[in-house]
Amino acid sequence: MVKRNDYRDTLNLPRTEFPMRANLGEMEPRIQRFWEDIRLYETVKEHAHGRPQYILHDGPPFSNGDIHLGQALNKILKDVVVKYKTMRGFDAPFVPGWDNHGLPTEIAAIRAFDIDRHAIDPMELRARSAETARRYIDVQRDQFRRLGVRGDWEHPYLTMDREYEASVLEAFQEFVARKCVYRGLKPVHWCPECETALADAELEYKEASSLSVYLRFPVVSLPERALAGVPVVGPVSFAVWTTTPWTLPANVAVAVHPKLEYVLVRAGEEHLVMARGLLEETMKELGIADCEVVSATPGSTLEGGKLKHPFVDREVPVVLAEYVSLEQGTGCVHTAPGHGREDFDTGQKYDLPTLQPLDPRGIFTEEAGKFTGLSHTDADPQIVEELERQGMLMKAGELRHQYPHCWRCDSPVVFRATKQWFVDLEPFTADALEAVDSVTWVPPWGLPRIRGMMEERPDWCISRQRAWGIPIPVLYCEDCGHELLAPEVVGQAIELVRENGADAWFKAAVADLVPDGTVCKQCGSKRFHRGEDIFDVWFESGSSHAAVLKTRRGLRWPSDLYLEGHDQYRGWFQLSLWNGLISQGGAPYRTVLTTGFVLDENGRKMSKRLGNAIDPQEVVRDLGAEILRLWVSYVDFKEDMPTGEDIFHQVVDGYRRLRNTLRFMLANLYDFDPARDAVPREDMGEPDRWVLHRLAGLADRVTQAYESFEFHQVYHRTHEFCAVELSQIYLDLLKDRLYTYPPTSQARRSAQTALWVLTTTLAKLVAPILSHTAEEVWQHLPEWEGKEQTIQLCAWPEADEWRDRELGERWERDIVPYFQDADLAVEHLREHGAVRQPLEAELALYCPEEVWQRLVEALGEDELAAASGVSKVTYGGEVDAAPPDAYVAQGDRALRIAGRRSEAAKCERCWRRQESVGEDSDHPGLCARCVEYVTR
RNA sequence: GGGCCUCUAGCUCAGUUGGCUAGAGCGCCGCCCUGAUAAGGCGGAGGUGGCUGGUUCGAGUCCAGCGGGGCCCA
Repeated sequence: MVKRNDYRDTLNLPRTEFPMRANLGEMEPRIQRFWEDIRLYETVKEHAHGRPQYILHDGPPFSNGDIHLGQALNKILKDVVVKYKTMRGFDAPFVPGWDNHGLPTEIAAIRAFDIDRHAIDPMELRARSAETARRYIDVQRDQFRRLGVRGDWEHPYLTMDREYEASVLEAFQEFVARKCVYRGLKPVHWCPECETALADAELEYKEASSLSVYLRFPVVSLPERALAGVPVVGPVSFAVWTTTPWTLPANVAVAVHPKLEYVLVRAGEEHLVMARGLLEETMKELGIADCEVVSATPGSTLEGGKLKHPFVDREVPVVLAEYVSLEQGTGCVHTAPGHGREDFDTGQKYDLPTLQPLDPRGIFTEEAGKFTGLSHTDADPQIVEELERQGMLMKAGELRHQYPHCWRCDSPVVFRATKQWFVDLEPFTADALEAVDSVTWVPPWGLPRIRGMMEERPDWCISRQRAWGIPIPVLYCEDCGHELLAPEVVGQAIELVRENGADAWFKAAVADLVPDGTVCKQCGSKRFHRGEDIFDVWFESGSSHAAVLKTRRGLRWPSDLYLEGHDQYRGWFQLSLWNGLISQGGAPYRTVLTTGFVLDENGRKMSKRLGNAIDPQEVVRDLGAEILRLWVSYVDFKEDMPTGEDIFHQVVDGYRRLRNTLRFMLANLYDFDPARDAVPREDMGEPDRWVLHRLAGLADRVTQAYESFEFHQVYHRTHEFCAVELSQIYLDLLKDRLYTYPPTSQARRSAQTALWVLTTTLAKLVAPILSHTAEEVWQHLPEWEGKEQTIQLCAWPEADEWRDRELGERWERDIVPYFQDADLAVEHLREHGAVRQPLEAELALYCPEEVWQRLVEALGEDELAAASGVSKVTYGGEVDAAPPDAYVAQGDRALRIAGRRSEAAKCERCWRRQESVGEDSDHPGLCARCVEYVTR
């Protein structure tokens, strides 16, 4: 035993300080401190100075809470892109940003400070909101940094910075100059809880329960050509269906489709009018069996008919509308211009009044008569009762359907006609579509998707009735109330805001907001008051391209890349594009890359309510940022991404394989200095050249994967390479050479040369993703002349020089399959109990002599045994000479392998069984080869 | 209800322009090693390719419909 230990000391066993267990919770912060110490962001920036730029423009998250998994994913992906591009030789700055204004933060502030928002002074609320925003900027900044995201964290862009605010107003000024901004009374989505208008992008559609009510609109008169000459006994009514009875007080018409056929139906004692296509379904719903069609007529003939409102003393006309459909209801559509977009259009066409009996809180005003003072939700059942009392109710049921809810407070929204500021986008649509076509959309289906959205987009409501935001710089005439929207007013506001921030608009004396000589265009008055509305936050974030890219040194407009979740086709991508087009004349990005959504392990959406949301901070704490980073490279982020404990555990396993492979190689480089010891390529052994040839292939595929944003390919290819090419094949056959050969022998140095190339190349290939681990590897590599201070300053690895197609093809054809056969032959022996472990075995190959020759030439007889995992491999002869129980190679390979237990003694040093063991009297336990090495 | 996306072994992914017995890694089971050791090696068991039709000599790969999931919208 003593002797054996002596020989152990003559081996070159792996050594390294690189720990097997990562202990990421400790290692990552240490690496991050190192990056801070060397001022990594600035260092990289200086390094990249003068190179071609690659600008990824960050979409700003709301500064209203901890970051969630989707945001962690998003920033990591951006980090991967930026780091990759940097290594590829670009100057790729990353300026992170935050969206500070708007409801998300205002609500966070109201909650945090327990504010009664009706009692608080708006300026105070603004101050509190700003405070909340600042707090969460700090929180999120720390959280993003903890993920290892490299960026200009000391100088992020904030939408509440004065400069930024001024830029938003400058964009607005362009809009005004292009004359596309107007004020109008229109039904908009309105949140009664938040008491503000909402943009399309601020709605969430969710399953909700509504009433489903069938009611009567009694006929007062119908045009002659409709139902002419039909003898009718008893009352006649239009059958109408609605899910929002509370909108009935605002009803001013019933719409029918001009081209659909309508029927007069006798139903028991009365007669009803409805679309023929919905007759059967409606009768079933109403439970009426006793009915017959009396006559039929096209909808167009009904136009001009007069109906009686079911409970208000009001006569309402029958009108025509193309949007009436046979999907649901009766084909006779209740029309309230104050409560629906289409209804409003119809109202305009027929010059109907826009009744709007709902106040900002969703409470009925006096206009609603007997329902005054009720909230619209409370009114629903009372209106049904009223219908019942009036004998106008036919059926009241329930319906579950998708209904829009406020994105912030989760309440169901209503349509409410109010005076708001709009942008008319129609004049720009053609240009916008052209701009969209010139952008690269990844994945490609993004193009038709955003096109479809932009083609059908209604006017953009940009005003909000809240405190926390940038004011819309408009004035209203004190005398006649007419609005004054003028470039000079905006211009003056820009200077004011640039100097003092957006608060200044609200604080300044009105006189300071009114340019000299301004008079009301309607009444000539010179007295004005300021507008209190603020901008839709999407107008703010949609201006970021100009506010950031055009004002910061080192950036450029347009950007190369926007990278966000695919919900942003509707949001940031689209609104940035309109904004860019109108204010700058083009799209603010060249490529748009979208990600899927994070789902739970069952493929369900994550939500706080379902309790299946994963907190990235928890993942970082329990598993490490590297695991989160590797996860974004484990799944295909362009699709929806399932997540969960199981999946993270698999990522952890994958991480271990990568880490240990790197560690093993590192551990065999402890005495290697590439400048001194590297073996020239032509002197390297075939296995070493083969593995580097394979590495070149890997580098190609990985590079291609980065270029096409297929980061999951980076992980899967690299992982497979580590597991198969390295662990199973190359590193296994290398051990004998690395451990037992003389340290400075060319054979060992050749192996180390390969290991050095492999380690440095692999570390660089994964550096954009596994930034901490790659850095850790880098720091553990021996020093050499010209070694970069950090791996993040390294150039992208070039492995082309190692490509050797002839050798590669020969190995794939002749050599690699043999390894599998050798393994199976040994397994064959083990199954029969001849040996327990491979080194107890020796193999005899039966094959055409040229096959044998190829193996020997590729590997050498010595390494052939090592590569086979056994003590000895010999040539037995032609295939037909093989013993009957020999293993038969797979496929049609002309190879049989006879294995047997070696009779030779085990060399104490190299553990191979060799006949030569015992020949040397000084070292009776060693084989001849080991004797030679030991005594050399 | 509409538009778009998606559905390959328990899990994450590969599968050129339709063509041999559908692959990999992980996980799982069995064995080996103890000189990568809270590692490593070998072997094995796992797939009616969401479902149903169709085009074709032949479809995971093309077409239609249905279903599950997701995003967006009404």
